[in-house]
Amino acid sequence: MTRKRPTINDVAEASGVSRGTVSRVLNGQTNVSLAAELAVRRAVSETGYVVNRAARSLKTSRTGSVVMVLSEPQERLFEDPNFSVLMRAATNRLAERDMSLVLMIAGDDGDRERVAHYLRGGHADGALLISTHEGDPLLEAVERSHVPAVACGAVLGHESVIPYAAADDRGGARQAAQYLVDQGRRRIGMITGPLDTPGGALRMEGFTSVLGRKVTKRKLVYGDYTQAGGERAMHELLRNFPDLDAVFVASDLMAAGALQALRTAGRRVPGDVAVVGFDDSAIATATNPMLTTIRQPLAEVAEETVRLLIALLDEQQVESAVLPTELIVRDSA
Amino acid sequence: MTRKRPTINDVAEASGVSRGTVSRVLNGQTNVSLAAELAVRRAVSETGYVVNRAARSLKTSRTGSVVMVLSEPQERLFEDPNFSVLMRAATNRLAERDMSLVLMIAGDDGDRERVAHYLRGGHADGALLISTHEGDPLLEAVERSHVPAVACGAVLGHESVIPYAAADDRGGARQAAQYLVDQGRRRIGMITGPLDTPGGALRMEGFTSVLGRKVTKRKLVYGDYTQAGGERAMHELLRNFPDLDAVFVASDLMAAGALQALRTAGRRVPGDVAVVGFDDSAIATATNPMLTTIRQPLAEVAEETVRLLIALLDEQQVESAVLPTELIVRDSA
DNA sequence: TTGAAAGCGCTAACAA
DNA sequence: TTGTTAGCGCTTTCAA
Repeated sequence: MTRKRPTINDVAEASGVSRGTVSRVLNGQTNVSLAAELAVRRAVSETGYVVNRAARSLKTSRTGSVVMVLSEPQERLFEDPNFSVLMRAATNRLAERDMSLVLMIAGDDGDRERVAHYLRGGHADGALLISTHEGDPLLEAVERSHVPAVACGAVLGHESVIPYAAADDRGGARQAAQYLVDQGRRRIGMITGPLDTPGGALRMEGFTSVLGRKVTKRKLVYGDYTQAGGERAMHELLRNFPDLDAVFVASDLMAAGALQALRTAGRRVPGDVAVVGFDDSAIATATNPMLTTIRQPLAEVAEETVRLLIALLDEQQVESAVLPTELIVRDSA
Repeated sequence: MTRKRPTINDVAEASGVSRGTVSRVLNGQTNVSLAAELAVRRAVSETGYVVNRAARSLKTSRTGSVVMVLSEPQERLFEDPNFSVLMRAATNRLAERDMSLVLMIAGDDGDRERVAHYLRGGHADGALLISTHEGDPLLEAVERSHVPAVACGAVLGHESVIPYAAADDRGGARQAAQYLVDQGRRRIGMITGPLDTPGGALRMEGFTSVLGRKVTKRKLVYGDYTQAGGERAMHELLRNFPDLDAVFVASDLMAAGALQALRTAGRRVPGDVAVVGFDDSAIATATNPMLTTIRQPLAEVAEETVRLLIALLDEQQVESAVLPTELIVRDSA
């Protein structure tokens, strides 16, 4: 009882015009008489016709899809809800163009080989890179494939070759640092992210640019975007500087760990030590005290990233975009 | 300098056999001489040939892709990291079959129409439904499309028509309730999820099945899987039963809210009130005290879901799977 | 403005 | 075991 799917021929027959004309209507060409257009549209809805993408793709050598490549499973995006915001924005934007989003994970070498193969095979019209690191072998594969690519978040060292949209990591970190200073805090430390990520490098830059020479190296402790890492880093910071009165942590998840370390160490927050996080993720309101943090406009970043990619596909000029962050004051600082 | 992608013809030429033979090798058919196979493989890697999926798809009328449909943005999966676990498992499994995962969101009517259109157009070989609700109009579209579908998490009311893999919500809730009873708690309430979700309905069932008639209706308060909702629900529960000594909350995020309400109300946790959550998400360790909770084997559920779908595509018999949960004891109970 | 027709790259049926 | 060939459904050029 599974009737065959109607093809463009069925529509042509039902509307009394040729396949060519049907195709023109379907693709929004203008050189079609109103009568023909109407007839075709009616036939389309009568027959329930839906274009066969494979056939179209074979002919046009465009696939109508974009691949989203997720690098680095340990990266922050995988640990919090930001990620789904991002995907939602991407699918929405693409859907407007009747394009679809294919998802690939590039966690290990095998994964990356698959992605490279996929791109080389021309299975996608464009690539959306998520949390791709400096030196990631994936980048080479992307470039060799000649598939237009944009990144969500800067790709360190490739900023000029891969357009990107990102939150203003540096500016956000500056906001955080300045806020702590304005609150009268004087002995401020920082728990950074991995320095080969933009969130790691740029947030550290922003922080040090505000505090200047007061930031000794030992006031910067490296975290890995995990909660346990944040906890360890906080303990280290307290060992280095027992009289610390504030800390800026490069992610909310790490900040949750830091909060635990501070509690263990008997410090009150924000009384003894003020804590500012980064992200404004769901975790920020689950901690006690709730985190004062820097909100990234993640949905906007994602939308902008997709906009860039679409512009690139349309062969327009594109320019990377950096979107402003916002200080969200809660209870921890 | 963008040389045209090599086709099967180029490979045939380079290896000195016919297109047909190349195709047979590529598709793993057995009736090919070893010599021919070797020649073809060499030619493939020499030319850098990658199959054109559109052409293959046009011929075979299979697309080599599966669509993952995400319903209900407010659903728990969107609020925590579970979701990425799920996607990772799905892409991995599919990659083994050289299939790809397309993502669609079905949040509003427009979205659903797009999904329906996509399915009707035969753009995917199968569908993976995530957090689809009872009565979701999407279900009808899926059925009408005749595209094989499986669900991650039971689809209430459609359990017999849409195969699924899920965590044992009922059993997990039982574990939680039994644990609280074993700890000597006697006045136990529950904050449920929305009752049209399996996590809402089944966790409530499991809970009440342990506590029996001691559960009056007013000891069950409905939450909406948000933190704010959990907080509100906890306040209500405390109003109804000021001497409550334990609460089971259907998600960690809501439990975080409940913890806040308890703090506001001056109750100590677990001293005055024990709290058990559900999920074992990242939030569970960010709260203070850290949550005792029920862990869902999310990765396994996802893998199993994909396994079901693949079996379905291979026209095998499939049976829904329910995977065991685990009690994770931390500090809140 | 429209129709006719070629051909995108592949698989599979058939013939050898 | 292999080669030949038809044709999947579409877009687009060319001619009318």
